[in-house]
Amino acid sequence: MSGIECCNGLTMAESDLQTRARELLRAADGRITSARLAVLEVLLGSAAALSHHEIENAIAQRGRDVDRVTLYRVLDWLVERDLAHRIASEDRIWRFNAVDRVQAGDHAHFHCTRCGQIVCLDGPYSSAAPALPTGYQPERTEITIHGRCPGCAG
Amino acid sequence: MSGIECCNGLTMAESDLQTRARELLRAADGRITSARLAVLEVLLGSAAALSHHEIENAIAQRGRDVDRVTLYRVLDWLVERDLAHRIASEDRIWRFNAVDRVQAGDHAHFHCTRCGQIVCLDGPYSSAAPALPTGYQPERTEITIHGRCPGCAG
DNA sequence: TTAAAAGATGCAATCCAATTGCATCTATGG
DNA sequence: CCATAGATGCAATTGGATTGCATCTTTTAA
Repeated sequence: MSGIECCNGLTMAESDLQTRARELLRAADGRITSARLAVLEVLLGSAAALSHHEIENAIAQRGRDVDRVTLYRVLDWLVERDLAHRIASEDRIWRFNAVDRVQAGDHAHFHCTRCGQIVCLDGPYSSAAPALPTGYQPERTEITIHGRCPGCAG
Repeated sequence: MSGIECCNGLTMAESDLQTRARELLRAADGRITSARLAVLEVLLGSAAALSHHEIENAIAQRGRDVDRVTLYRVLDWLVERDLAHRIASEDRIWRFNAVDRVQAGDHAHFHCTRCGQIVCLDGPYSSAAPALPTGYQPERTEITIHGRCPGCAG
């Protein structure tokens, strides 16, 4: 959380997020609604993938309010348009992050086994998985590294 | 589904599963109950990881009956004792398979994007994931290969 | 062989993320 | 400014998983 106070009471960072979110939505060929702006701003402002509840709270903190169902639908829409990325994890909760600078294609994930946080790892990777039995046709490979994030490593 | 009819009306394969399941339970230092036997037999008889419902159905087909909650608890118990392996997937459903010949440690999974089936892949693997940002401590790496299984590849 | 106790089971109720139906509202093109 | 395709809010529902508690069963020891 950083940024310099700006004319409208928001930090520079927040103002930038608004602008960026609006740009992305405009380019996505769909209606620019307050719910979509709010959600996308939150996602753009977070390095970690966020759960539905975390997004809801972040929006509430900004003094805005989005219905739970709408949030789900906005997230679906963003994922459909490749503006967001949906991650499944072992706790059966979907997490989302903005597909901004994060590469749209294959990328690995880091999952903190203590706080549950999930972040996308930049850069390419390769894997030497065991040979597939006859008849299996691979399409994509998913890699998740489990461990401790910097905050939980101590 | 194969096997030769045996004296007790079960196929040889089923009889073998019963014996093997009983052995494993005995070695696990816990009570040998009919629910545990039934569940472990089913898991031992399947190459693919099975969902809760699939296990329930398989048990029912054998003319036995296990309460839903008991099934969950038996599965937890088997996982705790390293007799079974629990797999999370994108459909938010737990799947289980017996840890018999399947290596207990790290191994990759294959997920069929059409039928949803998940199987454990034998053998070791290595991955060249992107370098972790400073402060991240890796513990284990999980690899899932998504694609088509032999039955769905056509 | 049997009784006590440690542990497993069944049932009902509950939790919680996610989804669906439907009436209402609104962003956008004309 | 209007019409409307599309988005939203609310209530109800789904479905996998979990919890509390009374009852039953496996085991151990007498």
